[in-house]
Amino acid sequence: MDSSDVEEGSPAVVPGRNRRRMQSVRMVDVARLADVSPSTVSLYLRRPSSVAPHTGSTIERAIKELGYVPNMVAGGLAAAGSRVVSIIVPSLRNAFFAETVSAMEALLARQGFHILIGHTEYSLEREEELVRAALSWAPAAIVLTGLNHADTTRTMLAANRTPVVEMWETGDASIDINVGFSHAEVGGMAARHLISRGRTRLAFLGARLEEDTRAAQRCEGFRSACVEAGIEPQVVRHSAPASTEAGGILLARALAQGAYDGFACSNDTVALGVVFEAQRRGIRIPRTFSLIGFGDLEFGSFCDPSLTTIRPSADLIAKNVTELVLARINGEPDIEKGYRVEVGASIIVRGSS
Amino acid sequence: MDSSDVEEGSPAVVPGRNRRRMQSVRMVDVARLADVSPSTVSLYLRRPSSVAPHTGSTIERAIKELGYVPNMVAGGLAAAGSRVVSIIVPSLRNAFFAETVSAMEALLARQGFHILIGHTEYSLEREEELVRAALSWAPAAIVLTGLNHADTTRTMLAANRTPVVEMWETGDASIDINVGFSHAEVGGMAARHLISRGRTRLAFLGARLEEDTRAAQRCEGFRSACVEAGIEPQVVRHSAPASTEAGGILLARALAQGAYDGFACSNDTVALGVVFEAQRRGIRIPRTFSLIGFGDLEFGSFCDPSLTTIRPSADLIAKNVTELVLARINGEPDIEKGYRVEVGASIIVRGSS
DNA sequence: CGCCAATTTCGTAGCGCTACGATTTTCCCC
DNA sequence: GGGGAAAATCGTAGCGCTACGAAATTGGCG
Repeated sequence: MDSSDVEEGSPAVVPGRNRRRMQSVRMVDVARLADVSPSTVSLYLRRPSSVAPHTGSTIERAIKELGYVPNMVAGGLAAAGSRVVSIIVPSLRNAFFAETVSAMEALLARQGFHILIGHTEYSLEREEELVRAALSWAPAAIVLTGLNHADTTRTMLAANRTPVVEMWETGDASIDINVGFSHAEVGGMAARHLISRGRTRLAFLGARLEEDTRAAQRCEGFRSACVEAGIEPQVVRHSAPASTEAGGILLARALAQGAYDGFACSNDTVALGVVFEAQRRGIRIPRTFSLIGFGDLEFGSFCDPSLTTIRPSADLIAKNVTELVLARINGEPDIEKGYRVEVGASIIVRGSS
Repeated sequence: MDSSDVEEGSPAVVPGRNRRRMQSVRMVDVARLADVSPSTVSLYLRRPSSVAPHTGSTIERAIKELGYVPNMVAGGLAAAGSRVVSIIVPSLRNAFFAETVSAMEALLARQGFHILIGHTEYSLEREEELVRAALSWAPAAIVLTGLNHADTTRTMLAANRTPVVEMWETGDASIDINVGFSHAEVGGMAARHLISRGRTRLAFLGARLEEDTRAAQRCEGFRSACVEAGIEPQVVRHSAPASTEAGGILLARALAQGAYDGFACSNDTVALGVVFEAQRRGIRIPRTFSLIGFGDLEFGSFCDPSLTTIRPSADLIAKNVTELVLARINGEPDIEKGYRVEVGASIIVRGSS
């Protein structure tokens, strides 16, 4: 009954005969043309210095002639790891993150890495999905924003030896590598600055504080620094994302509540909205109140009044994250789990305070 | 759960072979636990409806229990095509493109696609590299910005059957699919609007026109519409990227050149810079001059005066690009090479004119 | 000119998954 | 309950490349 005695002379029709090819020109074609083995071509592509110069140039010529483009998918599979870095941010519409991603893309592209991107819209569930998706590409590293993640996300990442960098926020509960600064400290700086200007009736104008946990931390830092100075600040909230519109709404709401003489904002975009609304109402800044933003966005130097703000060195974050990712990938030994870089933040005093 | 090194009993006693595993849990493990063949697991993952409900739920349970994450790299290789869409934009710092990428990412993620991103900084050589890199991932589609590409880029893409969408600009020389609008027409609209306001001494304030070919087209459209109306406009240039700072510089430069009464700007950010500079100089807008921007960025409604602008329906671009990409991937027959969607642009008249 | 080490090149066996066709099971109706 | 169609499941052969170890070649020097 077994099929063990198949004695038919004709070779059984083999299944899976005509599969679709992904590429027309493969490494083997280059090898053939350059009259070397595929191994040598592969080696040349990965470590040109290990191939004799003459052989190298022959291969180079063959690649050009055939227009060969290496297949990263196959390469990634064979090498058990792809040259992809997955970056997950809350939102690209937010200038900070757009900037960071942009800077990292430029730096990593130079090292032959590609960027897979995802945005969470501040949802931990969405982040979890994105991390799962990212992992399925066997990335060289995963870069997350902030330290606040779903438990499942942490578990998934822990079960994996992919380097993980959490950026834009520092703290103790980091998964692996951590680059950023303390948002509570930034909030504190804002409060102390306003107080140093003699302001005492203070409020924090916050957009989307429930979701944007980093803004919430700045708010909390602001609060405690005020309390420390014997001042009880107000927090005015708006549930929409930070925008100039939100800034206008928040100022209106604050003015309806009381006579404040100092405002710290979620970020510079909100602060700009405050400036606009004040202009419309004929309120003079900083005569009537002092205003401080966060982020040092470009327009802050040029609006009228120019914005006092706190600059979070986004470029330093991008630079450090990139360097650490590369160091980790190259197996540098001193970049251990728990490695942390504080990039700090500096206050930039301008016209609005 | 998973130990870091894999030494599951495998009969690999063959001449010292030990490669590194990419994953600890593979599809075969899920199959084993669910007591089905790997094929069935694969089928379930790709077309759940083709698997008996009971089998499906058994597999589902096994996946959960093992924490299995499919390997897209292996899947992509086997299926001759990955679920990646590569998007190449000039810059993520530019709000338009950040917005578009963001919208597309959200829409495509819903369909199980991932976004590989690159930015060219307006360099055609860089774009070429990025396209080459993109192709090496065998993406489901490639999305480019604009119609202006290096010859080699065109050749590479032509040698490939990957769907290509060029967005944000329409014209005749498109590679494959084209979604956008005519920038010359936008420039014309701006000119005609200023003229309709009785303005006759007109100038275009342009940032980075040498590189940003779309801004250059708006400028050219502006010019010809002016000429058509018997007006000879001036073009004031600044070689730095569009920013509020550039707006200030351009206004200063224009005022030093002559007495203009109408300005069209590269985009809203530049226009905002003009507003700021005018404020500092005590110039009243629109009493002294009318101002029109481009892009309908968020702050435009809220600054003082609010900005008259031209809105390019970025969301429509993102929506159309995404839909066309999906249609093409699903082999819809009527989306042929040369398919074009004009999303148009509409003028939004506000306080600055 | 022979010997050994260093340099360069090569052959082979997968990486984990999916397409394809074949095989088995289920279902329906006479 | 038997026959045939439909549904469900399976077995196999790669997809294109790289890691690995081994083989071939070169070079230096006694």
